[in-house]
Order: sequence, then structure tokens, then C-alpha cells
Amino acid sequence: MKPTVHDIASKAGVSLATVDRVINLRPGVHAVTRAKVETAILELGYVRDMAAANLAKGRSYALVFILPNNDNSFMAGLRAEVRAAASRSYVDRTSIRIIEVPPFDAAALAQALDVARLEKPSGVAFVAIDAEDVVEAVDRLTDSGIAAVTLVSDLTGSRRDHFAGVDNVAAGRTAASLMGRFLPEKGGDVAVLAGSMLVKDHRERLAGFKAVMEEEFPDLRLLPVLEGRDDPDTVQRLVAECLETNPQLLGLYSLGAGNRGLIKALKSSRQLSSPCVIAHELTENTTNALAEGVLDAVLNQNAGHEVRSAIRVLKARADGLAVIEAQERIRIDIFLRDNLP
Amino acid sequence: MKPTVHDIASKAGVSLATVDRVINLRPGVHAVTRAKVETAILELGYVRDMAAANLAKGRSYALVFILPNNDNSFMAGLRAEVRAAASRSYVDRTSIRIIEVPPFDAAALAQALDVARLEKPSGVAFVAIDAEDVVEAVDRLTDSGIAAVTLVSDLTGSRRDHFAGVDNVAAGRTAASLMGRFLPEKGGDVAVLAGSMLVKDHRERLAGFKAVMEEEFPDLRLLPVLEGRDDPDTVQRLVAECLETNPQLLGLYSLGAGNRGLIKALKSSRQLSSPCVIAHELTENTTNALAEGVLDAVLNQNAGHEVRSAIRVLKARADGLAVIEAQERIRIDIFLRDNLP
DNA sequence: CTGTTAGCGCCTTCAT
DNA sequence: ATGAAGGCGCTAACAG
Repeated sequence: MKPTVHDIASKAGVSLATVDRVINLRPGVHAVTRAKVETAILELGYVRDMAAANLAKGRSYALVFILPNNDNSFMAGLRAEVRAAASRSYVDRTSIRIIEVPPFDAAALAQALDVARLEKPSGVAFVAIDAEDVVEAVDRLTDSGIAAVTLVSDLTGSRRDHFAGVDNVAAGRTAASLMGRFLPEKGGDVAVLAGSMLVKDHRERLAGFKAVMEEEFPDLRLLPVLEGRDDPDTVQRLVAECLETNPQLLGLYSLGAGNRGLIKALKSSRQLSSPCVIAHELTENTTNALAEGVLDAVLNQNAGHEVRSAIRVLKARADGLAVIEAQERIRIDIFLRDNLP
Repeated sequence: MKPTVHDIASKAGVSLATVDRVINLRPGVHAVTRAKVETAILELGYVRDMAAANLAKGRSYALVFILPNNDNSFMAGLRAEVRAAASRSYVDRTSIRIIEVPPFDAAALAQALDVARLEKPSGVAFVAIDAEDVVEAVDRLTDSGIAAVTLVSDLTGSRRDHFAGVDNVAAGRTAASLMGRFLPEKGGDVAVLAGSMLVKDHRERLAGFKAVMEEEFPDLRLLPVLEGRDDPDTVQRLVAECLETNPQLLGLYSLGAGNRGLIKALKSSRQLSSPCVIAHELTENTTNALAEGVLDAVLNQNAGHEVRSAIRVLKARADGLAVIEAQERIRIDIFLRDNLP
């Protein structure tokens, strides 16, 4: 039988309250008494039943998600996943609030982080933008004892507790590797389309892509990077122009979002041979494009997994508990036409 | 405030015990009373707190995992994941027992299923072998009200509740697609190495691989399938022979396990140009082989995810609850040298 | 500093 | 067929 507080109380010769004080690191226990209790805990191999503890506390984890209100399917999907998690909150003992902020706006994000902090939640998850005032706002959060998790895009130099997202350098490298091997000919031009160099995930994907291209496929030339700000219309215009001016384009790597525009541009282009195109994030649009052969591969991060992972980590941090590391590693999904879900 | 049994009791004008009887579908409640309670439940939007219920019941989910004692890294990893889950059982309210059976032995599996049934656990997870007596044993399980989940390899025709594994037809198709695109030349021989045609996952991978090869890469000829029984030594011998007799082999798809032998054979072969090799399951061996360029791609199923998923599903089935479908879909991971974990 | 008591939401005797 | 009372493991007042 699993030992309970009663067992350790009687073994240590103290009352339940004292045991509770020791377990919860509360003050007001004589060092000697505390030692007795701790010994009993160790000897009996006691592990506290969090379900019972949460029941007694009537605890509910208040969580804030700060998400950009981008008009692209990936972010829409991410927001939907957070809402889905919020709708399960009655069983999770969580209460999730969403704050939407304009995309690529560091000041707005920093401000939202401060707003979140004042609500004194158990934890905050947010899509980071690389900027000093964001870093400072995050550190204010952790200083207040609030768990902080970055989602999708990480924030170096901050004291966030965890990053729920993929290894974006590896994603870029993978894209390059696939493209290099998919292209039959050597020598030719490859275009790269990013969202914004303001966010770390895009910079990292680009770095990974460039690195492998230079190391392993030196005959492929990279054209100057286009920035579409993850906006479908902007992306469509940029890609259409690019295809126009480079009729013999071999490959195109779209490392950001706004692929609706990308696909439209590709479909309406009248190239002799269509380029090998690799994009990110599996949505209805990219799924169809893959099936039709407009895209050759899609790298994906599972937004549902990221959100559920962020919640698990925030709850665990709030309780000072460990997580199953392997479960929280977000993998890079590679989709071809053949393994669509 | 979330409604509790007290709220619905007072609203329905009955006692807690009666409410409990209705909630748990226990007999001994007048139809009229039951209706009153059910109305109250609906009107208040009551959802029962499973954590509190489990606490009161002192419930622990007894789970049995039946696993083949194969000598290959994938199965060893799977067994390790189950043991890891078992070691977390004190927090999961599960008690997991592992039964090991000889590989590819339908009779032994059927017998183990019957043994498991007699222990009256909440659920059973097992790696299926396609055979009639296994199907019957599984149906005896579900007839006894025990949840049954297939792991890694599925069992058609049985009444198992769920399959915790990947879409193996898609995996085979994906392998073919990658290989066809990776191979620079047209025309040539491709070898396929399976474990056993007795298990459904291997048959499905082969079918998917063949289908795409025929549809999209008709110039690549498939050599007769080799069966290595997932045994490293057998595999090594078969592959060495194959490389010997087909010096100009273009590609090799290893759709089973025992890749230790595959890699040894590849390394010691003195081919002019090494073939494009795609294998399954990321282990220490295949990871190293990918990094060294001996393998070109590895398709993986995350054993940890499969085990955790099986446990979640078994627990949910035992309680008659729903699961988050998306969370239980096991994805096919594609690993290249560039996205190794 | 330490102990007693009541209760979180639910389930299970045992009466009635 | 229904209800009252006690308890699951833990925490939170409130006393001492």
C-alpha cells in the first residue's frame, strides 16, 4: 500500500499538520521536527498524491496565452488549439485566458506580458519576438514566480522556463537536404521566402537552410531572401514577381507562413517546369497543394502538441514538478504526398 | 463555480447516495427519481470530477502489456518505455504488468491474452500477430469487458478498441517516394528486406512501398522480398548475400527490424557506389548510421508516444470516456541526417 | 512551534 | 427505493 501523510505522521510521531508543513516547505517547523519528518518520508518512500492535494486546495491553474492575431492558417490553428484546451479546462483544473496581440509588434507583446503578470496567473505561454523589452517583461514574470513558456518561437537571453516548439535550425537544414536531393540537376537558383527576420524561428530556419546548401549543394545559388510578413497577399505578390523574373527557378523554400498566397502564385504561374517547393505548416491549403503536387514537401510543427505540452509544462513548473522530457520534445513532422494525415 | 453532487442533490431534492447511483448507472433507483436527477444534471451542466472519484474509490487501473521478447533495439526500446510508464504508475493510478512472449508466435500470444484476461485487468495492450486464434482471444477479452489496444501492429477482424501505431501503408508509400526521388538515375534494382509477412505492419509497409514504386517509379525493379525475421544475424547474412549478388543495387528498403545486422552488412560491403538505404525505427544504431551516411533516411514510430497513448486510451475506455483523437494519432517520423534528435 | 478539526468531490457501507 | 454517515489523501483554518 502506498504510504500516506498518516503513515509518515505516525512514523515521525507528529501530527498531520506538521507533515503538511514540511511537505509544502512552509515555515514554522523546528529543524529537529522537520528532520524527523523528512527521514520518515524518505524511509517510507512517500510521494504525495497531487490529485488529492489539488482537490483539497480546490486548486485551478490560471494560465494566460498571448497569441498574435495573424491572418494565416497556422496561427489560426494555434489559437483554435488553445481554445480547445480551454474548453477542456473543467477536467484539467486549468482556466485559460487568451490575449491577442498584433503580429511582429514587440512593444505590444511586452505590454501584454505585463498585463498578464498583473493577473497573477500560474503561468504564461507566448509566441516570442526577439527584442530587449520583451526579454525584460519575461524576466519580470519569472521574478514574480510565474512560469513562462515560449511557444513556436523562442527568446534567447530571457529566463523563460521552457520552449514549446521545434528545433528550427534543424528544420531549415532538413528542408535544404530534401530540396538538394529532390532536385535532379545541379546548378541553378533557389529562392527563399521568409516572414520576418524579427522572429527567431525564421532566422534559425534560414540559417540552417543556408548552412546545408553551402556545405552540401554548392552548385545551388540562393537568391536574396524575400520577406512576406506571413501575410498571404504580400506573399502572393512577392512570389509572383520572383517567378516572373526567374523563369528557370529550380527551388523555392517558404520558411514562414502565409502559404495561401504562395500557392496561389505558384498555381497561376506559367513556368515550363515548376520548381521544387518546400513549405512549413500543414494546413488545409498546404495539404491540398501537397496532394496536387504544387508543393513537394511540408515541414510541420504540431500545434496541438505544442499547446498541450505548454500546458503540461506550465502546470508542472507551477508545482515544481518534473515533466517527461521526451513527451515535451516537439518533433519536426515531414509530410510528403504519401503520408498526409 | 462548477456544480457538484451536492448541487444536483439539492436541486433534485434527493440525497447524495441517490445522485451517485444515477451517475454511476447503478440499479435501485425509481424511474421517476432517476429522471429528476438526470434533469438536474443536465440543467446544471454537471461534469463529474474524475480525480475526486478515483480518490474516493482508491481506484488503480490494472493494465497488462504483452510484448515480444525480440532481440532488436526497437522492441527493447518499447519494453523500456513500458517499464518507464510502470515506474510512473504511482502518479498515474495505474499498475502495469508486462508479459513477454516469443516473437512471431501466434499461439503463445493467444495464450498470453487468455492469461491476462483471467487477471481481470482494466485493459490489455499487445503487439498483434495476424492469426485466427489471436482474434478469438482478443474477442474473449472485450467480451469480458476488458479494454484491448493493439500496439505497433494491428489486428483486423478483431474487436480491439484502438490501434496505437502508425499507418503502415503510408509509411511504405513514404519510403518509396523518398527513395524514388533520392535516386538520381532511372532504371535499376531495389531490394526489400522485411521481418515477417506474418505481421500486419510489415505486410502493409510492403504493399505501400510496392504501390508507389509501380505507380511513380516504374523503371525501378523490385527484387524478391527477403525475410530477416527481425533478427540481426539473419538480416546481416541476407543483406550481405544480396549485395554480393547485386553489385549494382540502387536502393534498399528495410521495412522491419534487426537493423544492427543491416548496418554491419552495409559497412563491410565493398560496393563501388553504396545504395540508397531507407530503414525503420530510430535507435542508437540507426542514428549513428544516419549520421555517417550509411542510411539515407529512417522512418520512425515514437515508442514512448505509443505506450503513453495506449495507456491513456485504455484508461479512458475503462471509464467510458472520450480521448483527444489528435493526441492519439501516432505520426510517422521521418529522420534525415539533419533532424536527428 | 505544534495539534485538532473540518472539508474538497465523490463513493461506499449500513440503515431505514 | 432512499438516506445518513464516514472516509479516500491532502490542506486550511484555528487553537493551543
